[in-house]
Amino acid sequence: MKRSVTINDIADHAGVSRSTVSLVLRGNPRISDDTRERVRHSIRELGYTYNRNAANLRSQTSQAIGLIINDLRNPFFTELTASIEEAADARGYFVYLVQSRESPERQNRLVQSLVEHGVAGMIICPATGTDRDLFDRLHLQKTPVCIAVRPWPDERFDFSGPDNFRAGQLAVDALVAQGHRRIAFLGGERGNPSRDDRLAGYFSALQKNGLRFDDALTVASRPTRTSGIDDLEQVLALADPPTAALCYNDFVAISVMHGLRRHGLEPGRDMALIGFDGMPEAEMSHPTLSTILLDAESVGSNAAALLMNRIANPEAAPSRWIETPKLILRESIGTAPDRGTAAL
Amino acid sequence: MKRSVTINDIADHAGVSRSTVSLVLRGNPRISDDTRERVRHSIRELGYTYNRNAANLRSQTSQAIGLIINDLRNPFFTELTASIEEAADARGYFVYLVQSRESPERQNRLVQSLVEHGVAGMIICPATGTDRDLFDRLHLQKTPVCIAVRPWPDERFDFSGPDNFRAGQLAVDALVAQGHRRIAFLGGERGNPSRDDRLAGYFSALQKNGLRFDDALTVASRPTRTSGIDDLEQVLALADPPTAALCYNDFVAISVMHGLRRHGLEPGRDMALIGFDGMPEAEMSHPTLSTILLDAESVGSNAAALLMNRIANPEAAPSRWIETPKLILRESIGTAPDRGTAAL
DNA sequence: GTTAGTTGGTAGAACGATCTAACAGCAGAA
DNA sequence: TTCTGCTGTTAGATCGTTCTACCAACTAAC
Repeated sequence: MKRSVTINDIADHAGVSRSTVSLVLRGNPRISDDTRERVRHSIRELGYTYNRNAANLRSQTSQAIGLIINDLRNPFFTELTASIEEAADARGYFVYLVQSRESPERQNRLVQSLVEHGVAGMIICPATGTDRDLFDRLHLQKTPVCIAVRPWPDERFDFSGPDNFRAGQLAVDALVAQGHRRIAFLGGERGNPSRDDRLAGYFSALQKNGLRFDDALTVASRPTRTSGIDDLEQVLALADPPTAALCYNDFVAISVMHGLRRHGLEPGRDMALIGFDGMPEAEMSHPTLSTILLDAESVGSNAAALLMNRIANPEAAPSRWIETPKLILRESIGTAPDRGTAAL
Repeated sequence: MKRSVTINDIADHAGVSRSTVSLVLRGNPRISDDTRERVRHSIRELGYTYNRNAANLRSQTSQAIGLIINDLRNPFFTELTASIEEAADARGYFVYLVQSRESPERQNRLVQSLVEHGVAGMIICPATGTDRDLFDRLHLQKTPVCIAVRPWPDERFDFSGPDNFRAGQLAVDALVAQGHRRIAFLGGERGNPSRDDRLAGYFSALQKNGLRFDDALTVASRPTRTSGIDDLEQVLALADPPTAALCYNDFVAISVMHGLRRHGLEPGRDMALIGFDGMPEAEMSHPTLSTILLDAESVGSNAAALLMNRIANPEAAPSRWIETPKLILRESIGTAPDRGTAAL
């Protein structure tokens, strides 16, 4: 931070006014080639570095946006973050990356701090349990905000996220098409709106296919790298265990695969599995994992685009980008289950 | 950015001077409880938000650090970034996250821009092909810098990273202990200093174990999610293919597993595999992947700690944190190869 | 009754840029 | 000759804070 040479020093050295130097720095065409060169020369001579914060203070602008995610280690958020960084960079913005770690209190603190730092806007993936007040405040102070990934019932903001309801339906339909009739939904944290929507899609598709909903077949848990194993135990212990499962995300699914092997069961053959997210590792598992692709890259770049529009045009009506999920069939979908076939 | 109510408005409203408000905001004890309360009340009343940039301009401070990595999608960098964010947050700092995408030119631009934004310091994972000039400039302008992950021959800066040489040795020793005598080194980009060090460790351990080095057994390639397959093809085509392989990282290793299956070979049984990084997915692959754990979390938190020390104490002698790699044996290490056993 | 020290607060410059309004100097038109 | 308009440049205020130096009022000591 030791800053010594300023625009004033350049002005003195080049024998022009402070204003002129400023105009040169910003490439204003009104400055003659002659002066421009003299100023440029002084800049190199003195080793000047531009102080963007001072400029931003005066001009009330900012090249920074905030990104609040829950957990960078979740590959969906990794992909999201990477694509937002790329989109922001392409438009000359920097990204402040912060993790709320599913704590609404931390999230409040972070949002406040980002506002104090004068970000041009922010992209927020609301933590489970976020209070509405936060968004009331943001709306009040007219901070440009794009809500991402997690559906949030607030029509005042832009939104970019996957269609989780449709995703849930797609997954069930795929398993029903394989002849499955007892289908579990494993993993995900209760109260997580993404899970709720996938679950709602699951219910809806069960109904549409004339299947009975069995409460014992949906198991929730805190998402960790191994939680799927515990979730699986619960449904395997049932008198009439499921022949297939939707897993809250690909992590859970891969963890469930390991759980199955512990019981001497082969994923895909003894239980059909399908995950959500479409993370790259799904293609590398054994058996390869069927999944519902929720294109994080597209969600991210669209969130960035929405935010940029909002910054440029604060009064425009809020808009929504809903990413259509895509079914990716791989080995874990298996073939028709024995019982399923017998029952037909 | 629409900022209206400032410290002046608070001062007027509370009937005190601007200076007093500033002192209250910073919790200075010289202000009487009475005035403090009056000021606090006005702050709430008017809905004031602190402008940290203005404060930073005056006080020549900053709560932001820059983090330059190559590619966030690489799980090692994901983990590194997450842990740096956490360490920075714990100390009241924000992180500007940027990706150089292995382009030295982009990296130069980004560093320059971060300096202009007045970051307190930065953590840099040098892109392959970085020019020394960049660091000369940084050193000249006394920007606090910690180099991370990629070894970089510059004693003027702090460094935090794994011991890649030792890691290479460890991997070879583990395979030799299983009786392997033809060991390949697959993947990684030529010119990447991390790879070079692992390779040097590989050479050194081969020699130590009395094994002949065969140039045909080291294959380099641009790291993608599937490059391991191509690398594998090259060594399988040899008259005398290897019975085991070090893979540049866990990605490459998992990709090699898939390549083996395409040839009807079983990873672990027909070819022993060991990766580098210790990414969580390694535990979830089938067979589970042996790997050399290079603790990204530790590398990250130590990089953050070194940078913070540097910021607090710019004149201290540079220091280095070298993370000791750890061998993690899993199924992919297999058992002694047939030929290996026969040869004994 | 002067002096010295403490307590609580303030005025005005400063940080390093941009913005507004104006100003020479000159060309061309009336 | 005077006026108008353009070109290139500038002085001074300003953005929202902090910093330095100083001050008034009061207490305690000599």
